Amino acid sequence: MAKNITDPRDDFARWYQDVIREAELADSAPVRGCMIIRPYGYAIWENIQASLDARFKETGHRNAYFPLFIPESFIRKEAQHVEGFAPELAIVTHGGGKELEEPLVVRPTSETIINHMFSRWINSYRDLPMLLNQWANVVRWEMRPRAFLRTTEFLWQEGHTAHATEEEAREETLRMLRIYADFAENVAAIPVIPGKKTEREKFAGAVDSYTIEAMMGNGWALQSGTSHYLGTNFARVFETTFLDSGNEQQYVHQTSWGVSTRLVGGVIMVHGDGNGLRLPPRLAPVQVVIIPIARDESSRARVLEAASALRESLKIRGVRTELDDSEGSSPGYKFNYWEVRGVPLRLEIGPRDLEEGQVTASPRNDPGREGKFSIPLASLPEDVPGILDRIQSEMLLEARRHMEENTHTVDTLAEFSESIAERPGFYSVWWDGGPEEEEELQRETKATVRCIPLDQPEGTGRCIMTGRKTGTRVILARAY
RNA sequence: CGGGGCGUGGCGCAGCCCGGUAGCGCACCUGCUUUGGGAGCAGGGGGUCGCCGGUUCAAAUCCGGCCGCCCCGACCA
Repeated sequence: MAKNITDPRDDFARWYQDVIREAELADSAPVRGCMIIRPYGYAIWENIQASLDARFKETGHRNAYFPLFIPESFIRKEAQHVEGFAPELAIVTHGGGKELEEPLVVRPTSETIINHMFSRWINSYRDLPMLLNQWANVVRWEMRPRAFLRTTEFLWQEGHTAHATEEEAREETLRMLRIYADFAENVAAIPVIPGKKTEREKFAGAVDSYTIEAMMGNGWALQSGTSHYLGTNFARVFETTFLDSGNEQQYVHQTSWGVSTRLVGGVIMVHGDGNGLRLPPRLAPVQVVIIPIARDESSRARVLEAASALRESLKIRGVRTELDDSEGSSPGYKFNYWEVRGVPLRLEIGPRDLEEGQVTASPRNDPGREGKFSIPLASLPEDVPGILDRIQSEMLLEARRHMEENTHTVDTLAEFSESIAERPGFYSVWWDGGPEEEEELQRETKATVRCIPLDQPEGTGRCIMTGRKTGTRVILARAY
């Protein structure tokens, strides 16, 4: 076990904080609930952004930016929306040394102000669909913050679209959910369960909310992305209408969807181990680190020369490579330093390797001496991308195995209650309950309905709460 | 907001019970020797002990109040 990092099996929450500190991902801020994202942590977020942004653009969305401040009256317009967000709003009452005539809400999300603008921009069916996204910060006052997972201010992207028909908007909602799922699995190497939220768990103001739920290392669930079909709820209160081809005024059908810096927390908790962070190559700010090892001055020069030549040949191939030629710390120290930071592949190059015409490779997902192997210098630049791909898919497989091994099927509340206490994980159960049953379930077991998976099995059974016959299965779990 | 814990160099802690003017490990700086899994030795810098008040010749230590942070619960991406 690495120095300064708690064994995750002993205390997962403490381990999580240790990793964030030791890998220099974030630091606490002077204001409670806020956090400083440090350069290394921010670089991970930038890779998430780049990858998602490309997917948004490919599907026809454009980026825009809407203001941080929203007139308080906007938030009040949609009844469910106010009710959902009222307790967590930050409100500005003074500006320029004077009390404001109307208080300004620091955006918790932007549906209202975006609808305000949509109603001006959308006139005809020819203006639709309107497909926008913004990368922004939002504020939701938090009772109990956790780094990355739940902070008062956080960074996210929020997509907002308007469509002529319900069918089109519903397609968009699911299209974006699939994009999130694809990103989670293929870039972040996090397997997810896409599904629909229950009435109790859905976004305030939405008709239907969808989610991708991921399982963390301790068996808890993390809502890792959401996509909402908003119907005409906001269009009605903001008069977002268009003239259809039959010259009739219609309300637009809308969607909104988002992922946040919470994903960084998910990456930590899905992949991290007792030695610190582990990053999937496609998200890693540094994919390969080269550690030169020199015994004396003469070998030092040769080793450094070979190491920097290696770095250049990898960089040319688009591999994000760092050469740690800092002096004053031993190779062993550097091994650990970069391991804690989760760099997927380390290449060690020393006099012995040079004589053999090779380097020693150590993949982060198979740490220690046992996982090391040699790569001939001659073929190394061509080999590395393949090795990174292999690490990427191994990490996804490992995470998927963890999720599957900790997903259980139970048929009764008693069985569930007993089982989740001992083995936290996902539990698939028959369900026909409403909000009251969900509350009761949470009171008794601390678990919540994470989602109604899109992928439903055949057959029917009896709801674990009501005993009624149903064809619907849901996933229950403890959640962050 | 309820329950529990903690505030002492940058980080982690000891000292507090039994008052006497602050110490350890890591990190940091300098020099030499080192370098294949967190190097060694020598020297060095850095803290008005969370804040305010009280008791006392004397407070990190005792007393009162306040503030903050962390963990566990209710709200949430």
